[in-house]
Amino acid sequence: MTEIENHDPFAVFRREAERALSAALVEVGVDDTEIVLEKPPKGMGDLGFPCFPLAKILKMTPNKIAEDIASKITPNGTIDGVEAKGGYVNFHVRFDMLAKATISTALAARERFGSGPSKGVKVLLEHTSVNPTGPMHIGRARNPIIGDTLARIMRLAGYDVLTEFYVNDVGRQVATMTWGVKNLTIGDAPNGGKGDHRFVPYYREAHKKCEEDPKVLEEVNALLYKLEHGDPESVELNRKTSETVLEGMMESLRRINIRIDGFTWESRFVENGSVDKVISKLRQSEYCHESDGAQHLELESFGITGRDTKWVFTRSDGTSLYTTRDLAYHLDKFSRSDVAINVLGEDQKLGMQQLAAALNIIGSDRRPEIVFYAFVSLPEGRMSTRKGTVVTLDDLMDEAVDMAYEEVRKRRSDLPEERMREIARTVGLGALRYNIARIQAEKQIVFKWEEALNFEGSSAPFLQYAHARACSILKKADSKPGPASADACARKLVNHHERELLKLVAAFPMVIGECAETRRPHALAAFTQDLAAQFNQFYRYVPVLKAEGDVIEARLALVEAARWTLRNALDCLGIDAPEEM
RNA sequence: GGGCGCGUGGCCUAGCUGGAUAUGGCACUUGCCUCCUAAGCAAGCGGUCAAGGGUUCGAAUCCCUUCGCGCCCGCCA
Repeated sequence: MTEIENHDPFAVFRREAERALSAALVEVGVDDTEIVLEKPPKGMGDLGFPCFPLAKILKMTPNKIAEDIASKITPNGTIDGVEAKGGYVNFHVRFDMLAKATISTALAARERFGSGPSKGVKVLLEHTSVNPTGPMHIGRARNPIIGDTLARIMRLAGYDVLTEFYVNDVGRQVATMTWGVKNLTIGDAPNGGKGDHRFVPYYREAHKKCEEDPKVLEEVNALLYKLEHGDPESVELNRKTSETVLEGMMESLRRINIRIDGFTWESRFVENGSVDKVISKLRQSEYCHESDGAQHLELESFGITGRDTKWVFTRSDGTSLYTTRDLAYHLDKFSRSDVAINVLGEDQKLGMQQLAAALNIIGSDRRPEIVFYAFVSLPEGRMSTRKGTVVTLDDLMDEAVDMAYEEVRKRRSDLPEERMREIARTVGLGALRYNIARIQAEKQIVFKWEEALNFEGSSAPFLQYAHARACSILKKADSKPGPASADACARKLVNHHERELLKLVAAFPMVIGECAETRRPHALAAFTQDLAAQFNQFYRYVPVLKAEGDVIEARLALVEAARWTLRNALDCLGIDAPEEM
């Protein structure tokens, strides 16, 4: 067995179908068609080959072609049957072989089930990277959830993934906050002493003073200048305030199972001279222009349109701008990775287009891959700090856990208090992550409490419940299933519910691969929902512990395989899989 | 004014490299706990896939136009 087969039981069947098809296609007189296999609607087989594109070439009806092809394929290996239907050639998998391969790999691989072979590709995945000036709100929370989920999926799929947070410690916002911390005296901040909440009043007040008092603005500008020119005292103070806020934000993220591997401080690129290098390269380009001492690139010929096609990269005082430093950062990321992925809000689209043009101009052939997401708004509209309409991630998490606790108490008051709290945390925070992860990134989300805290239907608790039920069966079983049960599965799993469940388990590695390749984590949420639903049907209609003879062994093995699949899928989604709830 | 994205039953959503009866959930109606956890299962209700045109044997999917929503077009980050 090859590495791929070892991890993806369905792939063997797919390859055999492709091989059989290409042989049959040559026989009917087609030899250079790309073979695409689809998933037929249920009940029509396991893989389908559409013959419609061939109709023109062969001057026959798709139906006739499908029949011709089907008649030329003799089922063998993992192919159990081939039939022509509605212009498709449908392949049925040989269930016993699929079952054997699936169960033996799943129960041997366990927490690695679903993994693809190591790709030897270094991925640097930058996500979150918000300004360290205050607590994260739910609009921003979409970024770490998408980023972390994608990172987990890609790791399982076989990539070497490093996640990174780019800390903006030289910008105006942070400088304003630092000025406030240094010069203002303000009473206790809300939310105790948590780092990301602590300096918010200072930032607000300093910001207000900047707008009212030109002298304050001047001081902030002076601080900004000092920061950019590496004044040790200013840099130190700035770093300390940023770190404090950052630590608070990370504390919040850890609650939803998000840990970031590395932090890169923006000031580094100013200090190590790489920004200057970028600037001098840009200045040499034919696209560079100057006005009032500030320099910009004219990017119209790069397809950038709008009111202004200028891209300014130095201020008139010679200091760099965020985007200039971002350019240096990207060169740095490219030097450390094979693939650089950014998770960014859709407001960054133009900026990234400009960045790509600038990379072109300075002669880099690398580009970041970008996953853009639309913002989360409230039913009343956009979240606004000024109007006080923001919902912070901390508030949402607290509320989710509280709501979950009420539900746990309703259902499981038999459990000790501590255990109920633990389940509430798992369920509440899981529900929150799932609710954001399940939606495709480009789609706007209108935040509604009742939806975010829904614990039924398409929600994390639904998935967790299926997992808990599987655990419950296994706990009560006399024997523990292992890879050796694969033979029993091949012989004894005969009914519809068992087979459909097994097929979903078998498809898991393929799904992980697809989600990783397309960089679309939400597709995993949909799959996991299907898997849990299928498990719940199985649970309802197929008794495991009351089965007889070696049927019990087969079913236990299937439950164990489904349990690992659920667990691993939930793990990719960053959701804890409780053993009871 | 220009660019990018989104628009799928009352609400949320999958499908979007064209293909077989458009996926699930919420809500609503109705059944199912002497049987491994009812955060579950089953049945029902509900769709001109924003509108119009085009390409095609075939369009939710591709192209054009229009409408609606979001985001952007700073010597901010």
